[in-house]
Amino acid sequence: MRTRDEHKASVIREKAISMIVNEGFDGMSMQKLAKSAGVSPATLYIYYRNREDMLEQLYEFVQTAFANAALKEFDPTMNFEKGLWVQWKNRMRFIEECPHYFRFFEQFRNSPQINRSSIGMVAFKDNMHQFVSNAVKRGEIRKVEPEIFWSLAYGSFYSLLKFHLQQRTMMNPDFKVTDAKMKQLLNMVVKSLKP
Amino acid sequence: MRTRDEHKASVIREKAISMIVNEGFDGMSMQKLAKSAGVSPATLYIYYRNREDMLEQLYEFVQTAFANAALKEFDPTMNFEKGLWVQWKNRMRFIEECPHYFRFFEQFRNSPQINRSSIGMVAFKDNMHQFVSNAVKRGEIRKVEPEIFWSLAYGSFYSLLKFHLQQRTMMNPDFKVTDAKMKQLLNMVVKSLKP
DNA sequence: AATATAAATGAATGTTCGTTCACTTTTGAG
DNA sequence: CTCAAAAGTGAACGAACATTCATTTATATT
Repeated sequence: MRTRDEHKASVIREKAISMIVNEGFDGMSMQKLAKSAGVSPATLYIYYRNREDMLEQLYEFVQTAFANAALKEFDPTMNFEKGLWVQWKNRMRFIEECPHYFRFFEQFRNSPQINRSSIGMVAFKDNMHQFVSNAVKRGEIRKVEPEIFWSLAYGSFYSLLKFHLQQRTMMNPDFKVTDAKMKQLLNMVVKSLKP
Repeated sequence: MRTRDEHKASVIREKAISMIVNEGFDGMSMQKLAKSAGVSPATLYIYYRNREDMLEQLYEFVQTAFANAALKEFDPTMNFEKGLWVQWKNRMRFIEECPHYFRFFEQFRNSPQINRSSIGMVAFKDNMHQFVSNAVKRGEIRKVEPEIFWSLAYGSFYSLLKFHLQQRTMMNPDFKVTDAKMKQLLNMVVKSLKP
């Protein structure tokens, strides 16, 4: 029997993501996608059950890629400041390298599409839970409710990420959030979480 | 001559927003909208030049409503902690009362549609600039770059807002972010900004 | 009451949508 | 080399799409 062309699969995936990032969910149609990927519309239905299944799989793919990137060289036993820095750096590098993935991710997360998709991330959340409770035990940060912690440690950082991306696409293509600026924010976040 | 039915106009607006919030941009079609608002498709083109113009006007409407709500009883000469609290409280109340507006706002902001729309908010930004520089002058907070300030003072709060909304729609319809929780976050943000 | 004018309409336009199907091509396993 | 089976196709389906237009309806002004 014939084997699936993995190169073709990734071309379809990338074209779909670009199309959604540039034209929105309503701008990505199966026929346009087929044309832009250089395949027959019917071929798309070999890779995906239907349009909705395709969107779900794309999200799952990007989410996994992002989570894996974020946890590179991360270890939940690291001290708090170091561990958060590693993750932030990883995330920033990821959107530096794949801005369209990040935009797709954000677009999807804020759309009703997200309600029709299952959300994984279990392993990731386990990892983070350990990381935080270790830091609390060691007295590096004080114990706060999860939503407060996430808002400070990730909400503020994501805000900086988005500012980064917006600057880069809207006005200043060379714009870059420097390590110094990230460190400054990190210090302030750590200060706010001090026991 | 005949006068425009303002009630009809608002029905159309609300139905359009609900439809987008529940089914996404690709789920809102002019014909479905007309049917759900109880008007002819052609009527929509009296109120809006075309679909894109409609989306832009909806966004402008919601953005203005949100900004006005946020600034109620706010004054840029307030001390920092008080001023930030007033705004946060206002914003939280707004999404309590109009969660669909907030969801529409977020969905729009994260979509490519935003690039085709003009972004106003000039008066608002002026107001905020004064507020922050007053607080710095008075020594209530230290001077930091704008993106750092926004990330901390708004990024973290928005994160809490979104958590709020997500909880409420996904699992626990009675979920409410209490004043105590907001105050806790506020204190931590203020602490991080202390000179 | 008459009239001018904008609001409002329903049916129709041509286009594009997601998806299917009968068919051809390719290729790994025997 | 053979051939079963999956990959891949192009044309076609009805449905839904955004938008238009010739009319009808309502009303503020006179």
